[in-house]
Amino acid sequence: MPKRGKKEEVCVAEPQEDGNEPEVKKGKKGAGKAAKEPEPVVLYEDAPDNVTSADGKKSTLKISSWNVDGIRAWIKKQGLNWVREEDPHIMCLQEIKCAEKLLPPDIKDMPEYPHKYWACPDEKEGYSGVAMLCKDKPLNVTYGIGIEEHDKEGRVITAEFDSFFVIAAYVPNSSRGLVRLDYRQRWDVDFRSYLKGLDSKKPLILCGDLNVAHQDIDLKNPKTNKKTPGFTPQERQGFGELLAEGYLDSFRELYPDKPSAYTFWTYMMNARAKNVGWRLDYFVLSEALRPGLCDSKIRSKVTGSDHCPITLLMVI
Amino acid sequence: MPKRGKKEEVCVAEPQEDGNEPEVKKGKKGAGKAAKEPEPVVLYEDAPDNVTSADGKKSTLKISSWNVDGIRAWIKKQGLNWVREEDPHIMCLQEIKCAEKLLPPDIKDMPEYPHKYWACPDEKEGYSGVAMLCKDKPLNVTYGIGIEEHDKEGRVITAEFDSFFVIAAYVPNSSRGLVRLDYRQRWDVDFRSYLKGLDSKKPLILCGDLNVAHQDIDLKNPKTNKKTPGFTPQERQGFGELLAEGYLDSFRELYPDKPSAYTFWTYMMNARAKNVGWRLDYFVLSEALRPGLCDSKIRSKVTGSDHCPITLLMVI
DNA sequence: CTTCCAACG
DNA sequence: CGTTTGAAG
Repeated sequence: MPKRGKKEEVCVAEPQEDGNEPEVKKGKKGAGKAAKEPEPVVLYEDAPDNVTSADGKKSTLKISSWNVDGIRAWIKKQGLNWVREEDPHIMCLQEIKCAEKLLPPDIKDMPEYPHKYWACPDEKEGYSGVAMLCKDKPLNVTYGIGIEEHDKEGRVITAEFDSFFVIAAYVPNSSRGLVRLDYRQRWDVDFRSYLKGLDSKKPLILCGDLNVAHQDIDLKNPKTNKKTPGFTPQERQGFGELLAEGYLDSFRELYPDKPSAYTFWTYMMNARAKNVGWRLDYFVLSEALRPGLCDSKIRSKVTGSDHCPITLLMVI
Repeated sequence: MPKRGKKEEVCVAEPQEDGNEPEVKKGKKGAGKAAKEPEPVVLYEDAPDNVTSADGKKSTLKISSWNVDGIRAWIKKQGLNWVREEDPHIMCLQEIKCAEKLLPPDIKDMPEYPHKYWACPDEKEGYSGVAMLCKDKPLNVTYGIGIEEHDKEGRVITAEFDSFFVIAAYVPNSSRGLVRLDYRQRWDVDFRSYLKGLDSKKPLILCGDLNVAHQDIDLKNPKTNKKTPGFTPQERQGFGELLAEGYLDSFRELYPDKPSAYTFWTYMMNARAKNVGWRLDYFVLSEALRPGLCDSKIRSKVTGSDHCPITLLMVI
């Protein structure tokens, strides 16, 4: 029996100061909670971008990724200004929550990115959805992973370039009470198999919200979140199995012991101010691309969503 | 056959510049509409309150009524400040759209009105709901009209005082496509019968959003709204039958020919700025109270809702 | 157009 | 907490 709980609700996370989502709204904030507020806040402070690879070549490719949590609200919060400043060659967006026909002209017209691709759910309006903005035209662009069950929720765009693939992905959340963990595990298997197919042709760069914190170091409160969507053993193992097939987590590759490096903070409980966060957004590279890796950055101070953007610098 | 329409949809109003609600959102605003915008805007300009009755007695009772269209949003828009300035003895609120337990403390605590009464729907959260705030304690307060079918939507509060009743009412809207006109007609019959019962004991003051514009003069565009909820022949006749039972429309009693006097303007199409409105809010009095009537005011410049408040001054 | 809801995260 | 619908007005 667990030592902390009295009510034994399997697979439902407790609504504590874990940085996870509570399953129900509580009436009074902070009522009945131990008053141990004044922990020192450790923010992830960022060093300058490294723009050369290990063998001294200058970066030639910049990719950014951001879970925008509603592209229309995000545009109102000046998200596009950040994109223009960051100026990546390829910009991947997740959770746009917007049918293509309802996209604001601000982004439809954006001349800096003449090649734009949108994947939205067939049904559920205002749910999920990913986008890829490219300065250069890909050789080919595909949507989904070729499996009926997974391809109706607007989660994957694959762009093929001369020497590599870029996959923008928004991996399904296991949901409150882990009601969708089962589905998520099917997804993980099928998505790995999809990536293996691509990787057999050319090396790939997978970027996006993979909805998993891999190790204890990848979230603030590993101990209390083992049953929370995004940190279950099943999801963590799924990510481990992906890496084992010949990929690397570019951020952790470069910063193996860096703590407090997160890309997501729940809007609740003032989590971001306290850096009670999770690292859910990744650039995962085929091992063949390791020599070209310059830097993998978390732009943790950039606001506009409950996720922050991340940026990859490569020689390619 | 009608001369204006091509598509013949019975009981669905056209989404024109009528001040009514269109049944669907249009994509482009103003697209495909005749460009005759620059009509002179006639705003209802208000004279000072008359504080004496016809026989020269000074007003002793002030009642206000306001459809607040969501009491929480209305409080944020400083609706309570207006209440404090107007300072009526009795304040009636309609469409509070809030369960009693979710009411902001601002209004729960309000010391100017020690006696507060709330009627909210049994089911549908955030729908309908009325309130009455009183400086003086009523002899008795009841909720609903004693008929099962009507009393689950939080539409009526009746307060009994020494020499009169005050009824705060929010009459059911007939809804888009008039799908609830049938129900509305049952309501009208039952509500009249309820009022007759009260009136047989003491004279009454009925106040609130009665969801009907009685005559052509009571809305900007009578000709195009004959099938719009609030101006159907059925609803107009229902109001006529009420008055015929021995009551008077206090505003029209005092200002029989005053045009452009409205209490509601749809948020759409900039209707309020153009005074494209409807008079839907009333003080209806038992004829016995006619000698005490001092004034019946429309506070048309007061914002905070798509309705404005109205105020009655009486000698009683 | 604006309020409130539920669903989702 | 915050974004999206959808219903309602």
